[in-house]
Amino acid sequence: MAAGQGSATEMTRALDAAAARCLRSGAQLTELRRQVLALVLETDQPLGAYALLDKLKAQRPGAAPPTVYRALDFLLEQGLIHKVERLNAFIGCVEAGHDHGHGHDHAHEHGHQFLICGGCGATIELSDHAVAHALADAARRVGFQLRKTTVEAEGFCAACLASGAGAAAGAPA
Amino acid sequence: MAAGQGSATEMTRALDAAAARCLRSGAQLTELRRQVLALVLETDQPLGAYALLDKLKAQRPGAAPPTVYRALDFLLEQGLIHKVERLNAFIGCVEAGHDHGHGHDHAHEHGHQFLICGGCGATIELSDHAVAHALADAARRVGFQLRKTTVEAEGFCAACLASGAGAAAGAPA
DNA sequence: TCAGGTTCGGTTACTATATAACGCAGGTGC
DNA sequence: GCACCTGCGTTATATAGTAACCGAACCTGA
Ligand SMILES: [Zn+2]
Ligand SMILES: [Zn+2]
Ligand SMILES: [Zn+2]
Ligand SMILES: [Zn+2]
Repeated sequence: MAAGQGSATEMTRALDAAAARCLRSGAQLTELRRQVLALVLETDQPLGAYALLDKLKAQRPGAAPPTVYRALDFLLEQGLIHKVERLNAFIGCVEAGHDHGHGHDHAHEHGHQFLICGGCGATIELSDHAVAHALADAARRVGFQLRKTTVEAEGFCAACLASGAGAAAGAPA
Repeated sequence: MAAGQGSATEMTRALDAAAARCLRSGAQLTELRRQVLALVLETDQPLGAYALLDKLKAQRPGAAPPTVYRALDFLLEQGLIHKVERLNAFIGCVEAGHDHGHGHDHAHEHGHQFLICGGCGATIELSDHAVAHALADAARRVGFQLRKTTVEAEGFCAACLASGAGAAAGAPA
């Protein structure tokens, strides 16, 4: 389970980029929101709201469920994090640290997909156009207008397969 | 919101087919499980476990959360219902009533997708190969071995679009 | 006929996830 | 000052899901 942001420097840079991105959309990455974002970004495993709350309490003893849920709602709106529905957990967007100028984020453009490893818990975010287009086509075929898609898959990551964690569950005989 | 099973006759036939299917896999569709399945099948809207519990109490006053969750777990294992993760709710499998002999069900073959209408709440189940294959390809490309996929989308169904419910939300200006 | 197993479900208590509602502090505009 | 807004602390509650224990019903092999 590799960390989402390796060094403290990288993390600071990612947070600053996120702050800039918020400003451009007329929002404010306050200290609380920044703290929660940092907690989400420092791992590549999705974290539940209450796990985040526990961590947050170290820095902010009075924190309560609404504290963290409000911050999460904000970060979701800004596209800085995503919710993994299968896990009721939250994970940083792969592009959260890339302050790539223009106002559109990949989620609005073509959706995203998550691959959740049952071995190590790591979750990989993809932005696969073929998946997004196939889903859009399937929906159009039945006259359905898409607004938001949730594509999540459970399985085993390459690292776990290589180390045999997946072999036990993946290759029965 | 059209009913999942129109008439009582259809419903009975679907339940009997489900019972036969369970028998073939060495399981038993007991009275409780049959009641819960009937409740899930009689609508095309996903129902939460506690909504089901309320309905179930009419027939089974002593019902408690474990009552319904155990039945739901069984029905999920048998592939007779699905869970919609975005809603924490359950819906009948489109094929629940089709006792089509062989032991494989479509979910095991190529996955399934759900289109959830924000206007009327109806949820459409698709079994689109292109979507499933695109996702499998994307996963393989990063060395990820898929085991179970969750593909859900929110938007507006054809009926709601036609009646204008979607126009308000779908076409801003 | 009785001891052992298994499946099923009733019952109680509990954990986990998420939100509602109230209120205050600080800033901004006038 | 006053009205208004955003952000967040605080309390209480709603919704979703499980653990653990128990007994009834039903086999199955002494
Ligand atoms: Zn993303
Ligand atoms: Zn892994
Ligand atoms: Zn199905
Ligand atoms: Zn609709």
